[in-house]
Amino acid sequence: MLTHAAEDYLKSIYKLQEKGGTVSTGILAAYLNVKPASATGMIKKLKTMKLVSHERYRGVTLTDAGRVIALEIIRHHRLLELYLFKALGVPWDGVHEEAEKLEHVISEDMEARMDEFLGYPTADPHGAPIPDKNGVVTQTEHIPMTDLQSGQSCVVSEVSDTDPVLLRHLGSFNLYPGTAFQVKEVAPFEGPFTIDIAGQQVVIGREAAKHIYVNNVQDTETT
Amino acid sequence: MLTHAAEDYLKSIYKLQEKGGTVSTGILAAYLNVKPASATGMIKKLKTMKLVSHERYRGVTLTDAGRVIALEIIRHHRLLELYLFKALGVPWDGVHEEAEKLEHVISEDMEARMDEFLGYPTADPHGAPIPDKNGVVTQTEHIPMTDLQSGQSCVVSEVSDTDPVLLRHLGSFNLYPGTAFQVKEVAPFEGPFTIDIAGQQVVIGREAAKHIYVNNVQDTETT
DNA sequence: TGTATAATTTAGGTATGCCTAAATTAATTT
DNA sequence: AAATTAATTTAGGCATACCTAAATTATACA
Repeated sequence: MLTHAAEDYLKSIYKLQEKGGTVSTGILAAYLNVKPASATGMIKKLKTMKLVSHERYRGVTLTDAGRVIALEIIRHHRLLELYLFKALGVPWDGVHEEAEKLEHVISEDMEARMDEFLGYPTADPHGAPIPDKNGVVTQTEHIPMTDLQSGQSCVVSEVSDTDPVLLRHLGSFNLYPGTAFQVKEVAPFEGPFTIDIAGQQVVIGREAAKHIYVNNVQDTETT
Repeated sequence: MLTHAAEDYLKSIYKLQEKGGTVSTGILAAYLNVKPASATGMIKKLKTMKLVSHERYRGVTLTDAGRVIALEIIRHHRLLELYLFKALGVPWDGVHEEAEKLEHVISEDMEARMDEFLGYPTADPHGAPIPDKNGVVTQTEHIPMTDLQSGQSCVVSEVSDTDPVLLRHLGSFNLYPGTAFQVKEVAPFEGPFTIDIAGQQVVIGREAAKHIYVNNVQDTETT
């Protein structure tokens, strides 16, 4: 069995790989709130376990074995988030922190039981895909909200799960995955978005918009 | 925050204190599957935190602060056992192991939500009392099954939760807390018990009987 | 009461996973 | 291409929590 720390490293490498390019020691360390030297140490250990590939000064990549474990942990995390949300009524801004601790600790049996209870779901409360038990991820197509133009309408597909303050803020506007809205105005010079959600006019700042993803984008007339 | 290991020590000291007499380093170590020297080390640490009292070669006792933490962990454990049993259908011989890991990790919020979901229960699936959120334990009166005489009938009140094999065995006879049975025969020389559960004749060995507690004992006629 | 036995504690070692500071390697600038 | 700057790695330390082996203290018996 792996340590919790090792699992966190694998999970983080996976997520950083998803976002783009190479995962450097520094980026990984920053992501994990750890010093680069510490990341180097763990990378070495993971390399001897053949869970990552690593060439000095070149960055890390998950091996197939490493990716399997990363996806297993991510599956735990997202199933737990959805379970806590649906079964215990934990608010969506609280599920991440709780799942972060539980993900390392639950058995395969408990994973299977939550999965069944939830009806084999494919997305967590923030819209992130839940890998299936074979590690297959089905990510729905989506674009960052910051790519939207005035007059376009769309449906929220995903919101990043880490910041409770942001999540409470978005929740207060009903901005959950599945919610439709129309862009009324995009203020110039990287300014905020004014959007229409079910008739309500809401202003969403740039920083918040960067954490929101949408799909079903359609060009509509602004009235 | 305490480490998981420290919490386990406090919990174990509490349980051993309950069972009777002084908790020696050796007994504590054996209970935790750890060498006496390791127990000495942890006891020292807990002493500096004022969670236990300890005089060299004299054994340990929980302080008030230590008992509060021990009961908090025991509450987590037993609430989790019952929650896993009722909400996720984990069999009663599996809940202990799972709860053992989760008890150190859940938040007070999750504790409260499970408590509410379960309707503020007072006993776990093995009949052990769940301390309330103020640390008040209401233990029902009960006696070990080994004290029963032929002809007596009673109701199972508690079964120790640690051994899955025993629990599956007892479960196969429906020997859960709340189940009534009558002692048909107690074989001489510390022999097994023959009991009647809902018309079924079942033989329970001494070793198993030591792990079973009963109440509502009544002298009845053997037919 | 002295000595053997048993329990406990001390001393020193291992592994994990973090840290800081120094050394090394790579990349960028002129 | 040399020198500065930035990233990474090595080296050495700290805390937790376990271990074994040796020393100590208490208890029991003869």
